[in-house]
Amino acid sequence: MQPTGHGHMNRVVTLTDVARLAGVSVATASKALNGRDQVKDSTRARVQEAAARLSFSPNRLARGLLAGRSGTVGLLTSDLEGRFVIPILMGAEDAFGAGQVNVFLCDARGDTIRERYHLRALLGRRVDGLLVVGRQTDPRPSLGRDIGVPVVYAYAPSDDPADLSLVPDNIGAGRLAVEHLLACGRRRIAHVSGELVYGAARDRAQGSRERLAQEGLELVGDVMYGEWSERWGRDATAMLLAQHPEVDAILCGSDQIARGALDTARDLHRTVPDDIAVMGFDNWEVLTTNARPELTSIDANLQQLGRTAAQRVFAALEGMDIGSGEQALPGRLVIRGSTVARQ
Amino acid sequence: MQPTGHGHMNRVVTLTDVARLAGVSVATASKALNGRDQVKDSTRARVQEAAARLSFSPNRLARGLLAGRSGTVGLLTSDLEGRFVIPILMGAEDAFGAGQVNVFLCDARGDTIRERYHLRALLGRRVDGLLVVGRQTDPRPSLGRDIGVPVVYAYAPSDDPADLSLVPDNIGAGRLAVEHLLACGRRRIAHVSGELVYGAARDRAQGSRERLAQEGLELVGDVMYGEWSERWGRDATAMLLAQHPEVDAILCGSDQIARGALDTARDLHRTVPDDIAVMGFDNWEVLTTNARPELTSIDANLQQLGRTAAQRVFAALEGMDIGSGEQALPGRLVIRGSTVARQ
DNA sequence: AACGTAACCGAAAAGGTTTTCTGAATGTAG
DNA sequence: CTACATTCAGAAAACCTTTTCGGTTACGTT
Repeated sequence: MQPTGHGHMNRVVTLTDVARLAGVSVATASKALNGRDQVKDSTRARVQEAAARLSFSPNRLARGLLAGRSGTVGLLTSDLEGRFVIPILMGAEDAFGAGQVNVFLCDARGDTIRERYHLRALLGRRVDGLLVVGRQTDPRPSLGRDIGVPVVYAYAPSDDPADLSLVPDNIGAGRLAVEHLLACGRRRIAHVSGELVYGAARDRAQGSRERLAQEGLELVGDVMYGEWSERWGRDATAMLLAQHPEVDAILCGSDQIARGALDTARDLHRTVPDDIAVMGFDNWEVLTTNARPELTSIDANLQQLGRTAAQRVFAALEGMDIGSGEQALPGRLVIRGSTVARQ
Repeated sequence: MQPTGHGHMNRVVTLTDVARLAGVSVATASKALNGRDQVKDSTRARVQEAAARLSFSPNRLARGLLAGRSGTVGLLTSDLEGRFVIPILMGAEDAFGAGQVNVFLCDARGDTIRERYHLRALLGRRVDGLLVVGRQTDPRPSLGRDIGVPVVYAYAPSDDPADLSLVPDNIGAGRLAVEHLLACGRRRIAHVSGELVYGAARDRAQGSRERLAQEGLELVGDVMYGEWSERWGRDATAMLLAQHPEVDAILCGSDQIARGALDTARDLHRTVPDDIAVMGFDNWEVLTTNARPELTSIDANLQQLGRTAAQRVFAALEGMDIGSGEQALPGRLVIRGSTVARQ
């Protein structure tokens, strides 16, 4: 036989080919391969061998057409660049892939027009469900109620309470962070955060204040809202320490801000964690594990969130009622050297 | 009409419905919607209106079954976590989405078994092409020659020269980096890089040496191979400056290493860039733009690489010959304050 | 020998769309 | 008024698989 190069051209093998080789009808071949009974064992073996020899793999388009479900889901994201979308996507792909479901990836890049375009395309492909992943925890417009397939929103909740949205529990994360700082014996805690327009920033601040209030405490100074950047972390910390030199812990709205805080603390010869404890949110490994000292942070469990969202889509496919509204998933404290001295 | 809740149940509208509403046959309806002639203008208008009213969207499974091509491609990645895969994926999704092609995303998570499993699934879905994105620039095992659809490898090349692989030009990147440092008047350049087992590390070192040799120069000391981490950047730089205090530039194998180098330089009161220039590779914005000073780096143009890879798959679909072997795509110098003093 | 029953296989329909081919109707020219 | 060309619509086949249902065979029972 001639080598066919990359051989894109050789017709793909179909069930008819297998049946012919095995000397049975397509119906029997189908039943044999799909484990139906009504097939003699010897016949089944012959068909299976034929299928293996031709390396037959059934055409899922035809199967989907017949079954009325394609075995695919659409993953509609507003921003692949976003640092938070990727772990969610990983979790979702993982959960779906474990079944027989494959994932269509669509990136709308924050553009509503493109989002609608992709939505049409996905529905044309007869996806069985949709997972919509946003880049902020602030609500986003619903895709609508008459999509025809179950939709689950992750990270960015839908603004329609009839939709199901899975979001990280930022209020709980704020509480968790303060809980830890309190456990470390800190009482004079300041909070440097990111942009005020982000719900994540406001929620984390709220959670922090709530937990402090439980102890009859308050934050030192106002929450300092700024940017989600190291630069802001450095500048804000410098201002903070000038104005309130007595603070013994800086809770930062993100790991980036915390990195900046660590840098300024070092510049001002304030030792971490003995003198001041510093912690962040997001547990972005590349930032936390390379900081000096390594950075304590709250992990939002985004991969788990993606997995859960996928499972909800699954459940809806099975006809179960998956509920609606916003469901907040808890974060997880990751303790490192910036709050607790190395043993 | 009753509100149907999320209404997953209402049967999707088919061409038959449109045809019935327009009072024509499905054949005519199809021709009308697809811009075929042999349809009177008035009839076409009637069909189009009917389709719009029912918000009909043609079943791409049926279409694909008939056409023998599904209008989908598989994107098989070995590692979604990887920092390099995401931009490539974005570029590819962008290029494909611009056409009528949708992308199946599969993450093998570095597992060969899982990769084969996903490959089977994708072929069962009758993808028209495959894009394989690896996490290192080192060669990986080919999927084989008899896949039946065109395959393009991105970032991690296939070990079979008959396959087409698109990789970043790391040797060229090394040259480019040294070129820039030379242009800044530096002559005593040291190179701190990542793990020796990475081809990327070796290639960048090779390119650097080649460009230096062109000027009759050599690197100061041996290339220091270690980890791809800030920590290693700090430690290596400390060693380097102790042993070779005369160096006037440190070329770092990654932005992370460069960040570490900057930290150590600051600790030792060596000013950047006046005293020592520092630069990295990868142009990871979160690291480069928040460094003190901001970090000069070589951007590998990964998004462009993804787009190009997608276009190659497209071209192969059109029947064009896309060639084979490794094709290296050039990087791009991004100058910031760590090599050139602010004006 | 006649019948019933179980085991097994295959024909056919279904799913939704596109394309080809045939047929009908209209218009035009002789 | 007939012959012919042209325009448009529809019937049917095709794509590939699964499932239903009817049919055949073999076997055991009376």
